Amino acid sequence: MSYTLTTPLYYVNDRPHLGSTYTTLACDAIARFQRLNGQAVTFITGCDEHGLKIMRTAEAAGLTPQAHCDAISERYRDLWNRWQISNDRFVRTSDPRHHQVVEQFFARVEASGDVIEGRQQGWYCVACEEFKDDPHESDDPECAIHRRPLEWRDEVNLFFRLSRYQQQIEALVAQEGFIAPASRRREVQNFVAGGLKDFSISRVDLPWGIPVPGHPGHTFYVWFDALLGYLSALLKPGQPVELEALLHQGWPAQLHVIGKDILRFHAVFWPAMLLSAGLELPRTVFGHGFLTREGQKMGKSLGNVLDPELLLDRCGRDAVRWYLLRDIPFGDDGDFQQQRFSDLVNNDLANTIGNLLNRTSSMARKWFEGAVPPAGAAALADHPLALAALAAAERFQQAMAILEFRTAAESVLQLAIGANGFLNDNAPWKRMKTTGEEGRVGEDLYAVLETSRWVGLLLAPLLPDLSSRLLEQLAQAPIDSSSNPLASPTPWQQALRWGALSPGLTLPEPMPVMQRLELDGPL
RNA sequence: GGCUCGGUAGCUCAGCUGGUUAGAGCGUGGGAUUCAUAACCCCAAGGUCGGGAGUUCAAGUCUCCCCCGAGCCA
Repeated sequence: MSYTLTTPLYYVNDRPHLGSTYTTLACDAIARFQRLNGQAVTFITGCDEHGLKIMRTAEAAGLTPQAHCDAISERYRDLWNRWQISNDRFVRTSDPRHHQVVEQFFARVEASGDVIEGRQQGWYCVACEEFKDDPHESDDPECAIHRRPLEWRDEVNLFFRLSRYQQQIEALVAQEGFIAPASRRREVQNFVAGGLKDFSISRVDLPWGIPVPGHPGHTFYVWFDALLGYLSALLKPGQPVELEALLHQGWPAQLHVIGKDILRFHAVFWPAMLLSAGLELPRTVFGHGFLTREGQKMGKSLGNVLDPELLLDRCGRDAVRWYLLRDIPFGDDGDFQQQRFSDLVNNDLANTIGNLLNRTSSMARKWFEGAVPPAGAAALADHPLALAALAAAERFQQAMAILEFRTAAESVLQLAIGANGFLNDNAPWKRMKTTGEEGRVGEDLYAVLETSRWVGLLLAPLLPDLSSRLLEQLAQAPIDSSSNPLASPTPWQQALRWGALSPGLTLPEPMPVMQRLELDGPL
C-alpha cells in the first residue's frame, strides 16, 4: 500500500505566499489522513528553480542564480517546518541528481522518436515562461496576465511531439476521476479537442537550466524539467539515479494537487511526456481554486497580500488550518475574510470543541475524584453519543477520501455540538444535587468525555496540534500522523473504538486547549 | 466572439436522477442556564432561489433567451 502525493514544485521567483501555503496545508491534511488509515505515504513538495525569470531575478538582487535559489528554497523549507508540514521529500530542481533524472528521461523520449527540431517564433512572456499565441497589438504587445512587455523570439528549438498523443490524451482527460474537481474537466477537454500542438522543450542561450544532452547550446525548458522533479523526489538519499527503480518506490503518484492555473501542464503535457517515456500516469490531478482577500485579488500592487509567516505568528497553525480547510470549498475559489476567520475559529474551536472538553473535564474532576467516571451503560455501543460518534467518523472518512475537507470538518463539529446539547439536556450539574444520581451523572460525563476523545482523534489529520492538546487533556497519547504506519490496523484506527477511554484514569487539570483569537486591526 | 463554471436568507454556502410549509453555520434579536474559555443550550427573524419565457399535474432542480461575476480559448 503506497500513496504518493505532491504539491506543485514552487517557483522560487519570490518568497512563499498564501496560495502555496494553502496548497501545502491541504496536502498535509491528505497525507496525514492516508497515513492514519494505514497507507505508506510519500508526500512530496519542493522547488522549481530554473528559467530566465529566476536568472533575471537573481541578477537584479546581485546574486548568482544558485545563491538566489538556495536562499528562497530555504525559506520554503523553513516555512513548511514552522507549519509542521509532514512532507517526506523536499526536492529541488537544481539538485545534480535531478539533472540526471532529466537526462535519462529525455533519452527515453528521444528514443521514442518524440523529439524533433523546429523553429520557434513568437512573443514570449518571461514571467509566464510561455509563448503567447497571438497578441493583437503588433508593436509592443503586453502579457495580459503580467502586464509586462513580451519579448520577440526567433530560435531553433527542440520540440516534443505532443501531437502524436492526441488520442491518448483525449481518452485520459475524458476519464472519470483523472481531473478533479469534475467541474474543471471540460475546460481541459475543450483545449485538447482543439488539437494538441508540439511544444518546445528547449531554449538556446539560457545558461540557467539543464543542458540538453547531445544538443550543445540548448537547455531544457523550465516546465519540462520541473515536472520531472516529481520523479526525482522519489529517489532516496544516496540512491543511484535509475528511472526504472522509481516504479517500485512510489511512482505513479496517486495525486497531484495544484492550483487551477497549471492544470494544463499537469493534465495534458505531463501525461504525454510520461507516455513517451514509457512511465505510468498519475491517477488524479486536482486543481484547486485561488484565494482572494475580502473580495479582492491579492497582489503587490494592491498592497493587500496576506503573508503566511505573519498569519502563522499571529494566529497559529490550528486557527489558519481550520479556517482554510473548514470554510473554503476545496476546488473552488475562496475568499479570506478576517471577521469570518476569527468568528469560526472562536466559535468552532474555542467555544464548541474546546469548551466542551473543558466543562466536562471540570465536572468529572470535581465530582469523581479527578478521574474519568465509571462508564456503566455509557460504554455500550447503542448509547446515543456512541451512535453519533460512529456516524461522524464515517462521514469524516468518506469526505476526506474525496478531499472534501469542509464536510469532514463539519462532521466533527456536529459531533461536538451534539455532545454540548446532550450535556444541556441531561444537566448533570442539576442532577448532582439529588442523592442517588451520581451513577447516572458519571455515565453522562463518561459519554461526553469519550465523545471528546473521538473529536480529538478525528481532528488529527486536519489539526494535528489541537488534536494532541485535546487528547492530552484526556490523558491520552497524541496521535502521530507525520510518519508512516508500522502496524495494521494503525493506532488511530484502533483508538476509534467506542468505550476505549478507561474509567478511573486521572484527568489533568483543565486548561483551555484553544485560545480565542482576538485580532485588533487587520492582519 | 466561442466555450466552461458560478449567481439560493446580511455573510459563506447545502439542496442527489424535478414532488410535502427552500436548509445549515456565522452574524442579528429574544429566552433559558451556571458545569465551562461572558462559554453552552433553546427559539425567532421570512430569501419573488439573478431576470424573463417555456415544458410539466408539479421547477431552485429540465429547455431557451437575457443580465452579472470568475475563468479558458480565440
